[in-house]
Amino acid sequence: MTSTAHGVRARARIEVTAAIKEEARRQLAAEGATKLSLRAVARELGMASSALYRYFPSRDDLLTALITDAYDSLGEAAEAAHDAVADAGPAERWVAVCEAVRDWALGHPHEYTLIYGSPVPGYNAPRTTVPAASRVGLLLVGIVRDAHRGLGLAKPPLPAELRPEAERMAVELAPDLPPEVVTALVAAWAQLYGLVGFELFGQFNRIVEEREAFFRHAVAQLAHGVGLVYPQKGRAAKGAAS
Amino acid sequence: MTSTAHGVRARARIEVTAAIKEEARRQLAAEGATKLSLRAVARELGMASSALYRYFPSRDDLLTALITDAYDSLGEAAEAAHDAVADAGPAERWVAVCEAVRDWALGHPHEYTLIYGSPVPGYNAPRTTVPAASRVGLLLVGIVRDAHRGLGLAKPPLPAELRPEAERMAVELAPDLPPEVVTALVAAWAQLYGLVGFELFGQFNRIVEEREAFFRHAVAQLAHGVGLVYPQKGRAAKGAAS
DNA sequence: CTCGACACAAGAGCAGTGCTCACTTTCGCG
DNA sequence: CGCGAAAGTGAGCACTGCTCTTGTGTCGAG
Repeated sequence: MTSTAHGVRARARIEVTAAIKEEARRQLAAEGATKLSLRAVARELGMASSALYRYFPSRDDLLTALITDAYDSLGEAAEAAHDAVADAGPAERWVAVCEAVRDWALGHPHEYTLIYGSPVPGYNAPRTTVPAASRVGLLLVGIVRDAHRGLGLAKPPLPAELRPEAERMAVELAPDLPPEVVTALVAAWAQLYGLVGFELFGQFNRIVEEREAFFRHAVAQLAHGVGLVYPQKGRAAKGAAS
Repeated sequence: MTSTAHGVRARARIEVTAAIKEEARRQLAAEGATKLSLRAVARELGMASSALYRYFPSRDDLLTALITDAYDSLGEAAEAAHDAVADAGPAERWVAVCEAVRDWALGHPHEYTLIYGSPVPGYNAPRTTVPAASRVGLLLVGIVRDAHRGLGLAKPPLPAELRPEAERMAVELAPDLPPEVVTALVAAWAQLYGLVGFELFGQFNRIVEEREAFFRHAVAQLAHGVGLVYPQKGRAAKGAAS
């Protein structure tokens, strides 16, 4: 269909599309999602605003593209951080991934806001974004799985009323892990983004000062809650990421 | 100065101000913050859009007023839920407050988004909102304090590197509580909003089905992490708050 | 090599926004 | 009772997303 076989026309198209996304990302990073203006992008690119609609049917479609890219960028950063400590213990890897998420969020506040802040009202993320969005989650599941196969996991408590749901989630997310662990993992996943969001959105402002150390401790506790046993050696001080 | 003593003029002013906020809140609830339009509010109130600026110098100021109100509404809901179980154990009260936060968020999604979602970009919440914003936090601190004075608390772990910061936070937030507990409390506070936000913003969509039970369990674990010992009786099923 | 088709681009225009400003009306208070 | 300030008005500016009509540049088949 519109493969490279069609030649020059198609090449130009994907190049312009990329240029639009690039400029849009620039504006997003500079001013935030609400200030992102098609007309401004077109202006900066030296083209008529109407021409932009040949590439993105609407502003929301452009935003969707940026969202997918942001998820991928975050996922990549997390995976890179994980690979850098791939042979460390599960708890270390867990903390490394969490810190990567935090670092990425602090480095790309508006992109983070776009994907984990309030969804732009009146806008519903299409299913397209799901795979890109799952990368960090999969990473965490992988770490826990390794621990499960290796040193083993502590089983978090699970009330009886929640067991059916826990088993359902386990089947869907990680059939090889105990339902208790999967449940705790999902909760920890959400809680991680609570920690990051509160710091990013200023809720910690006159409250938490030593942000990095606080975060590191909190996510270590999260790991503990999932069943990963956190080694109590005083290792946290050295080798800061960022 | 502009007290009620000044009579009719001032009375009319606060009435119109209230009407504007009311209509604005209506639009906020219906369409979200970005769709809230001064002109639409004025239109609905049958006045010229420019007249609105006699009451709110800018759109942001109107939003700020709504934000403060939202914080107060949330705080009130949480306090009411707490008072309803005031003589229960600390863990029950903790869970009740958390559920109240969740219920309020699900019932007022756009208002919740306004205060705990991404702050409207380019907009910085003025210090005015701080007291209203603290109400839920104070409630949680109070519960933990009661437990501390009563049955006692388990001391959460605290790495040595974080102790100075923990002591600083304790001095500022709750000097009568152990620093370990205060630290865990701040983390739990952020994590609570991670749980609520993920559910509200659809991140749990094809993942968690039994939202209420899952949430209840998660926040109970949070309480545990703070040092509140969660009674293992099977009490969770009956007497739902909502 | 020519010519038609079609992707691409441009510009005007519509309806909407926040906000300002000069102006008129109204009404409470000295 | 009359003055002055507060309240309200409407036009207007610069901006937005988006549509529609009107060109153009270019590719590929005849």
